[in-house]
Parts: sequence; C-alpha cells; structure tokens
Amino acid sequence: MSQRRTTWQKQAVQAALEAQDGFISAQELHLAILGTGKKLGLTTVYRALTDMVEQGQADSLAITDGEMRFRICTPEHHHHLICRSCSKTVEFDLPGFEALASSVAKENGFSELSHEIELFGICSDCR
Amino acid sequence: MSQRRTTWQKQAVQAALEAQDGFISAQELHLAILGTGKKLGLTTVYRALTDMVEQGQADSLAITDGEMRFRICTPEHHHHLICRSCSKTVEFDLPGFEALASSVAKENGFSELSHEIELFGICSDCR
DNA sequence: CTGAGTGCAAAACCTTTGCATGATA
DNA sequence: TATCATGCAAAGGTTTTGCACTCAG
Repeated sequence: MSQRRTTWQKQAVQAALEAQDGFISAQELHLAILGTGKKLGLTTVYRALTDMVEQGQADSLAITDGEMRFRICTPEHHHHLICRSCSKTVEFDLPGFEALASSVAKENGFSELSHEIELFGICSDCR
Repeated sequence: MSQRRTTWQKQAVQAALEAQDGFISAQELHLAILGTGKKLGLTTVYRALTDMVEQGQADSLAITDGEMRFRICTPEHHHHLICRSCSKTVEFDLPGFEALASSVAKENGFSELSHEIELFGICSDCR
C-alpha cells in the first residue's frame, strides 16, 4: 500500500494524539497541531490517522455528532460512559466487565475486541 | 420547542422505523418510504428522526462509515457486537452484563443508560 | 385563520481524491 | 534519483438551513 516513510508530519500527528487522553476529532487534532506552531494540512492529518488505524496504532470511534474521533491505541483498559446529550465522557473501572465482554466476543467468533467499551446514557447535568 | 403536530409524513417515518428490526440510516429509511409509494422529502425524514430522538422514541448510533443510523427505542434489551472492519453486526445475549452496566452507570450519576450496548471487534471473516 | 410542518434548493460540514510539488530513502 | 508523502483545491457524501407554500388545529 505504501512503504510508510517517516515524516515530521506523521510524527506530529502521532505526538498530538498521544498528548490527548481521550478521543479527539481529526479537525480538533489539526487545530491542536497548528496551535503548536507546526503547519500542516488537514489532508495529512486524515491520512496519518487512517494509516495509524490500519496499523492498529489508533482506534476510531464515531459519535452522533458528525465527526469521527480517534484515539491512541494503548494496552490500557479504559471504559467510557458517554452522555448522549452533552457528549461528556467519564472513565470508569469495572472488574469483571472485560472478562464478560471478551468471553461473549469469543463465543461469536470475534477477536481483537476493543479495549474501549462505550456505554451511552444521560449524565446528571443533562437530566 | 414546537407543538408537535401530527402529520402523515411523521407517521410514515415512525412506521417505517418500526418495520425495521435493526439500525437503519436516514437515507435508507427515505428510500424505504418512497418504495411504499409515499412521497416525501429527505429533509422531512431527518427532521422527523431528530424529533423522535429528542423525545426518546428513537435511538441514534454513528458507525464509522459516515452515515448515522437510527432505531426505534424499544424496551427490549439488545446488545451488538460490531465488526470494525466490515461493520457486520451480531446480536448477543449476556446475562449479568446489563446489571453490571447499569450499576456502574448509576455510580457515576448517569441515567437512561442505552439499552444498546455496543462492543467493537474484528469478526472471523475479517480476521 | 395561524403557525408549525413540508419540500425544494442551496449551504454547511466532514472526509476523500486528483495532481503537481516537495521530501525521503 | 525514484518514489512516496504532502498540500492545495475540488469532488463526494451526508446533514442542515432558508424560504415560500401547505396543511393541521
């Protein structure tokens, strides 16, 4: 597909994504990088993110707002509770949850289950 | 926000959505309605769906393909395993999963937890 | 009657693609 | 040098908005 050359643009995208601890959209990431003084095109951000997802270095998630969000793929197990109304995201830890999830995934022939388990609800502020 | 008048167009959208047993995009829903002989604008479908989501009559879900999907909100508890690669969706049942999910949601002040719990992975065909 | 709902077209939006230029190995 | 990557602009797709018209209440 390509030989994956190393460019400062790709490194900038990866660095900017690593600096985030949650999901971020391509547009936001682009602005964040521009904010650091580096100047690169939005197109490049999209292509770098697509590459990273293909190589398993990043996860992508679509929320109900028209933008796609990306996140660095880490071995950490994060679970998110996402507010359907304001998109506020809360991390939580739930022992046993992951085991249940992966067992059901295996039963259905699924592998590489996302470490991101997303639950959607309405948060207390929006209730 | 509005006085929610009853029109045959809204009824058609709701009926078409109820006829589906899974998620369907606004575009597909529009085509489905046109297929029944009824003629209405795509704009109206979007507005009807937005209304239904606001009133809690429908659930919306964004997958990583650029289209938003909608689904009638029923008391049934469905869980989905979604393939990150081909978007194939498998329903599964996992006793105890829901209890865990709702308990963690309550602990974090979240209510109206979605009955749709989505797990993302790679299915056997795409592995 | 009155105003919310509809529908068409145009706008806005995010994302992808084409192609010439610039940079990497 | 030979490719691959970048970046701009344009295209592509979905969703939203403006506005005159229609219809439910």
